[in-house]
Amino acid sequence: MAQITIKDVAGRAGVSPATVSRVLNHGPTVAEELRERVLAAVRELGYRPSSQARFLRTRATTLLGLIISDITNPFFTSMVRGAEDAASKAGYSVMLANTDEDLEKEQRYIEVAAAENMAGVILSPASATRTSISLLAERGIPVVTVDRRLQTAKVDRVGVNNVKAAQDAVLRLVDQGCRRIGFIAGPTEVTTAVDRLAGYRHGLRAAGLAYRRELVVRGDYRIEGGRAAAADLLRLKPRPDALFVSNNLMALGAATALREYGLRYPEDITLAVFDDMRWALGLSDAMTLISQPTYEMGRLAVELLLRRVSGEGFPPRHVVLSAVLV
Amino acid sequence: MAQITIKDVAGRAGVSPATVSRVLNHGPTVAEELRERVLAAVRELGYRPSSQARFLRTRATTLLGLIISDITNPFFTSMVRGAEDAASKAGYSVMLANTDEDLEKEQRYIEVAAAENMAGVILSPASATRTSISLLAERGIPVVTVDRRLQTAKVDRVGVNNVKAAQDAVLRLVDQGCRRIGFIAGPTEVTTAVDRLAGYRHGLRAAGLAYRRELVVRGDYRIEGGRAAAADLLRLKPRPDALFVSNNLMALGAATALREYGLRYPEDITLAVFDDMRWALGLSDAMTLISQPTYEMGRLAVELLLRRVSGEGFPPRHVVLSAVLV
DNA sequence: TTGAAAGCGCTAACAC
DNA sequence: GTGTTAGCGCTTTCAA
Repeated sequence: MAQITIKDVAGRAGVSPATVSRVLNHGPTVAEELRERVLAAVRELGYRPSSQARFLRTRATTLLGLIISDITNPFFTSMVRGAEDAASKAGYSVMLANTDEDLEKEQRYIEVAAAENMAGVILSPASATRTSISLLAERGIPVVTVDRRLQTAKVDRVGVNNVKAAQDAVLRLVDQGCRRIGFIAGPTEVTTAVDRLAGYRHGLRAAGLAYRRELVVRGDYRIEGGRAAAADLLRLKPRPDALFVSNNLMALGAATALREYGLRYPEDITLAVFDDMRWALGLSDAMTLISQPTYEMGRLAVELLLRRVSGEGFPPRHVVLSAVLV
Repeated sequence: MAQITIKDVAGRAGVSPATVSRVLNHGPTVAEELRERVLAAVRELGYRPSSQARFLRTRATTLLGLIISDITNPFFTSMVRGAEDAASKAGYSVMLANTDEDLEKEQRYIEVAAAENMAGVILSPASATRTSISLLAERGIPVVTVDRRLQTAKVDRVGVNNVKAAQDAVLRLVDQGCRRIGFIAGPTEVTTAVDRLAGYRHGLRAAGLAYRRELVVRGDYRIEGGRAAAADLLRLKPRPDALFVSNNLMALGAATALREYGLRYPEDITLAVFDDMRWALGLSDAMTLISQPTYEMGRLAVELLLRRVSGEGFPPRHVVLSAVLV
């Protein structure tokens, strides 16, 4: 119950606290015999160093913060795995926080990361412009954004080329004969949403199709929003012959809306969707999926972050992976 | 970049560090004028107390650990929200960790929680018998398990009555005319899986039906496992007339298997499923859903935990909520 | 190679 | 009401 300290271990092993510390941290400048006595004492007492006390001296933690906007989203889940694997390989642990796309929550967790002096933070920002990462910068805590960009701060970022991926998907739909392609967009605050909409427009232009305002409805990257947006599109007088949904959760909602309107895909309408959600949407080779390398993104974000953590200085780097059409 | 300390603030405000501390912590024994000078200095310098240094003195953190087995699972997501809301109301923050049903990861995160001296931990254990929570107990860090029980340790728990819920679902299926009810069970290590299987058997007995070994297939609470298990059941000579899937992710897999076998529900086969996954499975009033009060569970788990954190002593408590059939 | 001692940033006792 | 001081557990000079 009472904290077992390095002193207790030292006492038991008959050495000084300094020697215990040496055994536990940097290697072999301790006589083999003492070394073993110390390790035995550690084991017997069940001693675990206090990371707080250690931090106070060394200013080093082995905790990374991963602050993401929606842990429900399988997209992020897979990213978390990539991040965890890379982190634990390097001796770091990852603490997750869920902001629910809520700026206030995001700030709260950034404050926690700052107060805990985390070694670094990976952030998928809820807004491209309003952000609290200066709290981290002040403390010299490096930040890497993942998936989304930040417009107001120069930080490293790992993501995919959303414009190109969206454009390619549109062209594929056009190839399949679609001419009225409805687009379910995401929140204006989020860079991926902006980029994907831009890609949609580029795709139309490249295919010689006109951009029609009424074919674009804005959702919120959540299930319910996708359902509402899809319903809006399906009510249009000449119904769209394709639906391009710009994120996976909204696609689930859109699928529900389709069922409600008695429409099947791909028979009645063609679908294109960001992220690979085959398991939930029910396969269909006839569906265009934009698959993002989520695990890779998590892994690379941690690797980049750890280079900053170890003090490397280089200009803000943008790692852009490519999403592939499936 | 360099850490701003309480000394800097004190210097700027022309007071002692102790006074700064008093202003920032317990109330009003500081003259109004000094108080304002201090707060101004804090603002101007952007001072944030180091939680490590503070802990070293007070032995108190405001961080709760929430170690769950699969953040993919919407079941846990909603629980997380309940936990976060309750925690932040009490001035605590929640750090999430994802174990992927992996005991080694679970232990690693328990070690992190111990090293960070978290105020308390909520755990959804990957195994009922093999657990590392003694690491927390040694440090006096209270633990509440959620959803699942721990067999080897006496700790508080918040969950639902899985036996009863499963039994009720079986009876409902029988009411609907089903006689050959296939059951997709969960991992033997997890108490909810054991309980739900027991409920299935009780239900059969209560309905006067025989328990048939071949109608029970074990899955792993993951999507792929559910798909494989469902496929096994659907291959049986007289096909089951109902499928009872004991968790939500396996239900997604089972739905895929049904599609692969060209079966529709509820026309061709009746479904009963733990957890409310309407959004993914496509509604159907004809489907029996066992809805668990997940948000409540998270909330209550935190409230129970915080009572322990504040030192209350009472015998291990089991809060059992009821799951309802939808 | 090992130990003694100082000090990281903070708060709580104790003086004043 | 405010300042001085000691010390939380640890690592890291500095001496021996």
